[in-house]
Amino acid sequence: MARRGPQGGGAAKRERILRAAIRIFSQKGYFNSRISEIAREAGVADGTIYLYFKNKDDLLISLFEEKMGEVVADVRARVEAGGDALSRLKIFIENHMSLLIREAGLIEVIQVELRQSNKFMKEYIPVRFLEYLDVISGILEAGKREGIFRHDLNVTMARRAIFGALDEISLAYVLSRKRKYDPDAASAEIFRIFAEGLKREGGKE
Amino acid sequence: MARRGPQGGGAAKRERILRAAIRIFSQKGYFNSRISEIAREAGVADGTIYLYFKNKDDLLISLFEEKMGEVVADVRARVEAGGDALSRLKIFIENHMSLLIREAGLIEVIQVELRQSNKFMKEYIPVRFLEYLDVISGILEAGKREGIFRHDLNVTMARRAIFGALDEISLAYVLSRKRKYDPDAASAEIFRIFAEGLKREGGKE
Amino acid sequence: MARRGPQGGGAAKRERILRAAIRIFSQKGYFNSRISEIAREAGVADGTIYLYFKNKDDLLISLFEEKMGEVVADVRARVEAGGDALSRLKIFIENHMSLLIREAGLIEVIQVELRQSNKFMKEYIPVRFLEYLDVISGILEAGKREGIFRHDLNVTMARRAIFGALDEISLAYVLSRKRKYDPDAASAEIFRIFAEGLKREGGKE
Amino acid sequence: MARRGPQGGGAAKRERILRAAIRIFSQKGYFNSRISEIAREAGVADGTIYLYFKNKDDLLISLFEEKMGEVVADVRARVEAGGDALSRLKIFIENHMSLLIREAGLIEVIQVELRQSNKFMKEYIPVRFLEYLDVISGILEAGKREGIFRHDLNVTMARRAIFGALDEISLAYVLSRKRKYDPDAASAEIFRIFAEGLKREGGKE
DNA sequence: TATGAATGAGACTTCATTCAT
DNA sequence: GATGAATGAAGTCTCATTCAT
Repeated sequence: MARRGPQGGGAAKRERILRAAIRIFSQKGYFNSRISEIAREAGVADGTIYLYFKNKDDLLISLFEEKMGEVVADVRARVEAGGDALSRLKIFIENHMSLLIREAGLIEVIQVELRQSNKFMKEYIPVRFLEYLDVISGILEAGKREGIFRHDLNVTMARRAIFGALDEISLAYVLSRKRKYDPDAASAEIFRIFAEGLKREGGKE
Repeated sequence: MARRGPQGGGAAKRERILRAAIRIFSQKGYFNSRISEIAREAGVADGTIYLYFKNKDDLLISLFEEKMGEVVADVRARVEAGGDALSRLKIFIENHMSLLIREAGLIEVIQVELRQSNKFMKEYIPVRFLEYLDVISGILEAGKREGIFRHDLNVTMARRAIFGALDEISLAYVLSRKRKYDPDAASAEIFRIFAEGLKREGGKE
Repeated sequence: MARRGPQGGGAAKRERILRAAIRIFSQKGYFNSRISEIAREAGVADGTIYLYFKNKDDLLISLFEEKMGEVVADVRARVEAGGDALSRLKIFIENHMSLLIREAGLIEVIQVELRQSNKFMKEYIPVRFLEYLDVISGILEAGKREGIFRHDLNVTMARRAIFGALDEISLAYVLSRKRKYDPDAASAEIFRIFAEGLKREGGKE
Repeated sequence: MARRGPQGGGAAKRERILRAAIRIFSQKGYFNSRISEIAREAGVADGTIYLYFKNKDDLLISLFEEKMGEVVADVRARVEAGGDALSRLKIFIENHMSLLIREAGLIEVIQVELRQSNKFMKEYIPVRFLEYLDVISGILEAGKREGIFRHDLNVTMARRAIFGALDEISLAYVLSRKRKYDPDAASAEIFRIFAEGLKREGGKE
């Protein structure tokens, strides 16, 4: 990943800026966030941000790409450690919900801002996000081969449905200031719905 | 619904402005849309918008409330015409996907901007949107009573899952410029997944 | 000349802004002038300038084109009222020097900023300025036809030489805060040099 | 000439910076040139420039003074090698035009930026430039004493006229990207105009 | 001496909103 | 009611200059 800006000690500063951006963007949204706020949060001068990022858009996109890249690498490793497709699906779902706690700010930014970006940054293709969806596809395809999931399952639709369900519940969780939902209960319910919903009638199980 | 602004002939102008706002917001997003563009699109002067709406935020919220109100009233009527919970769920899902064609702009605005608003307009509670979700809850509760859906189904989670799945697929549809997805196929797949996923084991069916 | 911005009463405001820009640019130079200063000088808000001009560059270029256009039209009329080429040359020279008094600010801006623009605003061609030079060419060509000036006179060079001489003396005049040069004496000397320098040996006279 | 900054090995570095500044200033103009560009062009760090020059202004002024000083010394030597005033004038004119080829960048900077500086660097008096003009004055005074030029010639005006003519033609040459003018033809024409224009009627020659 | 990352003041420009007509 | 010219607060970004290394 080509990184702009000063090297060496600068990497830590760049990371501080990204973390600050996540914090501020997640609190106020991209358009309501000020570069000066991010700079203050990161403990640098306004101009310093422009040593590491081309402009405000680039800050958001770098954040997507780099942080989402880490999330994708992480979930891939976890999923691969799983057994059959069902257990992998469980791992994926549980991991997604646990991200809400581990990386709350990042998830909030992605949830809210990625939609904007999808539509309004013409040239931007959210590669990492598509990779995340691909992890679901992989599980579903495997499940079909394993005879666990229906053979006529439309993987494209199903992976969107699964992601959408997770995403919406995450959003509700994030918006409920008091965090009244229990992420574990949510995982369990979602897993159960999709396990049943995708399963081959009278399948192996 | 308390309507600000002039009555009578004004109502048509107000409607023109709302329609223009949907068009512009759906194309460029709320923050990238200019009041002057909406005015031009509506064929009124910039200042005229302020006779009907308090400010730019109010325009967006009015749009949510009023148009979403119509959508909710419409889907309620359709669902009530259905039979058991399963057929009602089918109607709801098909109606949602067909909205993509009937009210593309409105759906795009709601999908993209409602998330922003949820988080960043502190005092705004998206009443109509919650009513829309309640239509799903109603179906699910009825399904439980009818013995079609599991008794231990977590309705709160399930309704979010269903809405999330529909919403994500809608988004993918809307983003794919060529509209390559077939909304009917999407409805069918989503219905099938949830019908199975919610069903009572060895249930009535 | 296509004029941006509000019409009607706006024309006067546009003119006020142009006059203010001449005043400020001539005092401090284009790059050292602030839009806010010009706005204050013109008695308008900063943003108002952008109703009439696309940006700061456009303000400078509009100033060149429109004011220089007036100057060119004026000198053409005066020159045409003259008799033979020599008397026309005299009129041109005297008019140029008298502009220093009538339109001091404008001349200063043109003298100092036109050079910058020539070199650094890639796409800008100073049409009016070239027309001004063409007035000299016209006189020189006529003088050759009339047998007053040498037949082998290089008009392109000569018109540059005449303009350059006038321009340099104008600059010296403008820079000498006390205006110690006498514009009339300057006109006379310049005229004499060029009248002799261009004349046909043993010519009509 | 008091030279700030390190001596010895530093002198070469200082010279590199000045040459780089000429290149960049002549291409983009003073205000559009960045210290960082000059540093890159000179192969030094941004901060290094401040070891040799007080600030950006000082870099421009040093450039004027030092390089123009060399030009003045050079033209003085050449002119002194000439014979009577007319031949000296010819030498001066030819030398000026040939500078366009030998020192293109420097001449461009002086032509474009000196005007700015004249007006906007309050405290700066362009000593070397005045010395350059004095070379012309010297020739003209001598010519008057020698009986070649008119006794009533206004030397102050004439030297400005000569310089202005040369300067304007130089500018046209520099701006015509294709260098379509022939500097030798230009010298010849300018010399002829002024030789005739300054000459004593029925003078010696 | 030399470096170049960091600073932060300040410029241009945008645009929601107002209000005289 | 309707208009749209005018306002001016505020944001992004630039870049000359500094200073710790």
